[in-house]
Amino acid sequence: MYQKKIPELLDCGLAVAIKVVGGKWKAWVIDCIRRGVRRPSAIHREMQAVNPRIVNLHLKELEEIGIIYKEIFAEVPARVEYRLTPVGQSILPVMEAMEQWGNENKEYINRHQAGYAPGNCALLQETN
Amino acid sequence: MYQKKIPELLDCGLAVAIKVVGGKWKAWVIDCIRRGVRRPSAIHREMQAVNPRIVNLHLKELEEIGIIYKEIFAEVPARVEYRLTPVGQSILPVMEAMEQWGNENKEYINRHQAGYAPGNCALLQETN
DNA sequence: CTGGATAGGGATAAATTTATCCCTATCCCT
DNA sequence: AGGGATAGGGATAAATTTATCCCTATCCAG
Repeated sequence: MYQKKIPELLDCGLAVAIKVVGGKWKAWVIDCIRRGVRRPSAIHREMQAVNPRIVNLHLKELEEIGIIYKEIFAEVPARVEYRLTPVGQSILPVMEAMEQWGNENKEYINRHQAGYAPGNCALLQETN
Repeated sequence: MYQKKIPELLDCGLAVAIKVVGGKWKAWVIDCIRRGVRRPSAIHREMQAVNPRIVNLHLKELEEIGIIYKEIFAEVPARVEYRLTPVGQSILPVMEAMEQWGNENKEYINRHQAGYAPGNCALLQETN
């Protein structure tokens, strides 16, 4: 794991929130788990576009900061499930607010910046 | 300016929101302007800890995506002021939600992760 | 025994963001 | 003439995050 050389500033609430949802794919991971896609393999399947190694890193970090927790079932083919902690659940409304604002304004933002490249991101689309 | 090699995915609202407030200091810049600290030199003075070059980059990007706009006064010592666009103002409640969540949970988050280093970040502290 | 699914991580490279250093240019004040 | 404030950016390095590749290990089905 990478050791930071510049200490993080997590005194500011906004910085803390960004640490949780600011990674390139972390919000997607959280959304998977929220919707019940709990097993690593299932998350990997849903997030085809993302390297599983990266997803694992996000899972580990989200677990370390207490957003998700891991249950390891002592079953035959070793089953693992991730779930949201209470704190993890408490950030969902914030994510929805971000998602909603973004959806309302993405055309505007994209219009104003150069280098827009269309892509696919089903993240949080079925939030309801 | 750095040219992206991997195209951005801005189809997802959350990704758009993170583009706006996700940078290391962007939220602080937005908060300065929101509070009336509008001139580049004033922003630099408030954000002592941050290299002015970086602040300028953030200002430029926020302007390019239409969150802030620049007014250049044809005055004697060339005055510049940044202000929030309507869309820029519309993200303030989202930022406040993030800030509030973070403040409520930062001890928890910090407790759960190793490598916590205290720091100072007055960002959005006087939001009211 | 071979193949596929499960969960996970080391080593390394690439991409991106932040940071540092230093330079231009105008104007005002002394 | 020199110093400081204003606004801004080039060149480059450092830090950090993402991406790729490939390996271990267990179990089950055929």
